[in-house]
Amino acid sequence: MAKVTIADIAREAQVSVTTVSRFINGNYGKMSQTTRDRIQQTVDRLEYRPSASARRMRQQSTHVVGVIVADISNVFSSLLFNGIYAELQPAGYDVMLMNSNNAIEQEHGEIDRLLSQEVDGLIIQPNSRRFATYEPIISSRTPLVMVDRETTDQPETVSKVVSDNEDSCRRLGETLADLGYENLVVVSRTRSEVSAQALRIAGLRRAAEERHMLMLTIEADSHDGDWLQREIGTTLDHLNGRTALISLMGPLLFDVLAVLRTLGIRYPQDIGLVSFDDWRWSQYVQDGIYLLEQDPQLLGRQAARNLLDQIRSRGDDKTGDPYAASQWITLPVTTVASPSV
Amino acid sequence: MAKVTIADIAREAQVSVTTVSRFINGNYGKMSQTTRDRIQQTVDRLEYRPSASARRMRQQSTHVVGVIVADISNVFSSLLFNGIYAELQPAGYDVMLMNSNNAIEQEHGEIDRLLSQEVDGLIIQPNSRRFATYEPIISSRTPLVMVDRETTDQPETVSKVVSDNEDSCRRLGETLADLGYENLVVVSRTRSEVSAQALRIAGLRRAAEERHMLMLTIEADSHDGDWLQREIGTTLDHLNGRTALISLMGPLLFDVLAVLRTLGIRYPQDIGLVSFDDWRWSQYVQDGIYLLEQDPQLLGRQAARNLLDQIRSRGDDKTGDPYAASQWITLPVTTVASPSV
DNA sequence: TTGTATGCGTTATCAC
DNA sequence: GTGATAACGCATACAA
Repeated sequence: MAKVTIADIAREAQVSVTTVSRFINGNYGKMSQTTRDRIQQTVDRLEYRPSASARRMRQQSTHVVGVIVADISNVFSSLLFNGIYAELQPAGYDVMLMNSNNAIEQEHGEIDRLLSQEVDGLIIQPNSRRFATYEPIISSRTPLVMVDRETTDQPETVSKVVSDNEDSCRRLGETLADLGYENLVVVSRTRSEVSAQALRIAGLRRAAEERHMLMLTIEADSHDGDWLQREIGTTLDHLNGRTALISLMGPLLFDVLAVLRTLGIRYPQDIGLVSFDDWRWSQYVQDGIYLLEQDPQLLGRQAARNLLDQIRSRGDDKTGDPYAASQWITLPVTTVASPSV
Repeated sequence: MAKVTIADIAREAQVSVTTVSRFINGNYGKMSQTTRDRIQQTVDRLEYRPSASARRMRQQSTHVVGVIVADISNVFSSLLFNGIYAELQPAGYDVMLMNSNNAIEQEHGEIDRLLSQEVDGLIIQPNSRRFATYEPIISSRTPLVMVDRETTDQPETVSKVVSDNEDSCRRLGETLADLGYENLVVVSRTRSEVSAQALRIAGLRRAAEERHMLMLTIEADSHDGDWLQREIGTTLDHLNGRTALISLMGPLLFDVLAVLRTLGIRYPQDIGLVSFDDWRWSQYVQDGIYLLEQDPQLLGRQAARNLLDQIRSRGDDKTGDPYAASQWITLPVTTVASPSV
């Protein structure tokens, strides 16, 4: 049994394809109730379903949006997607989700595939530091929102939705100084050449300079737990005065806790402990961990809303400037104070 | 500047569209190196990208797979997707991801949309108890894999990939009996009419009967924390003998821990505590929580592999039986023993 | 209120 | 080796 087409419906319902097409698209304006009912019955009987591919050929819009996240197994990415989906689905857009796995090559291929799909818009958590990497998107005139991470030299005509990484970390540094901390040991893990963590380090560094704290960074990257343990152990051994240990991303906190447990280091007695983004669980670790929390769902929602604005503002004929509605949006980072500092 | 088509390339490169099409599809068999180079240059210069929609019209395959998960903000779903994507992407398939939000109505609409997209296959974490709900998929002859949850009366010709919920819970019950527990208090939370949790309860109930333990269930569903606290408090107050509290899903453990903290109930001193699926974090809660762990990524991988088998086995002409390669697969559940019991 | 005819960008079947 | 042309399923300008 071959695919049921609009022509089959027309024949069975004794009307023209035009009328069926109007019916499918809800243009009941000029259509007798009789015809309408008859078509409805035929559609149900034959289980007709319009071919999305065929409509796309005739229309300028696919009603599909592409999303590329850096690591879908990271809760951050999945909550980000959740927010995006919550906005796009009710608006009638389907989503193709891709996982760049923090790899710039992979991301490049995925952008290509999504552009080939002629998506109506693109939301990307980028892996490349240089905006030039994303130029093909611009020259295809596809609406675009960059989310979570910041590329250098991104034109103002391209949207960006990020957390207030630098400033929140500067304030964190000041708070720690106020509490009497003299050293900051910052643990980061980036698998991509661009990351929000760089801005967090910058913010902390500013605070450290202003308040005369010593600041050291440990880049865990792809090193294993033993490496991290040696690194943290040695660092703490050589520091005088009160030290705060800061984990710059959620999943890294797992590893840091493992190290502290093995080394028998207590918090807040021996050191102060701070982390980014724990996704709710760390409150049950001892008396809770001092946190800086982003709102990934809100990031996603804002990104999606802006994308929809772009898609709509260019007009149905697609002649308008696709980037007219672009915006740069910065969302706050929330502090959850706990006795771990 | 309008969209660049195959015709533009043909004109600029002084060849026919046929030749360009051959080039695009890598049929260099009969093509002079000169032509090949010239086309390549033109493609690069005009930034030509083939239209996926147009190809689909001519081919029987879209190379797009649809995935519907129950709740993408739950780590289970995102790891499931991760596994699925890890198999499909290298195989050249794009993925449309939808979130049914545990709502059967929503799911129904999403299936419809995906079938309209003429996806090559569908992976669903189902919300409906009755398989009949998914009949439209079968009559459209779309390859299908049901994952994580089991519907009643699902025909053997339709694939299913699930965890060994019932048996792992029976064994858990026996272990608890061996350890001297006399009562089981089981806390569940289902937002959908079908859930893996029902099978877990069944497994525990069998063990309770065999080993003469008392078993009570608390269905938290959409109740709030206060309700749960009253319910757990009252239940524990009325029980004599050693009691094990079992949380049947990962996120629920958050709420259970909150209750125990408020009520000042200690584990394993006052009660034994067991949970499903914590996603690594609960080891840092006191000395760790006794766990039953699924492997959502593996579930996803297996589901995707089977889907690919189905897609491939039906042959390119799509005349074969789409469900010839269907399978029922059950994956083991791992026990992580910790001193919380 | 309904119908006819054309084209969207691509691939496949022929021909040359 | 290469090219002309007919589909694929749908939406719409134009007719009636």
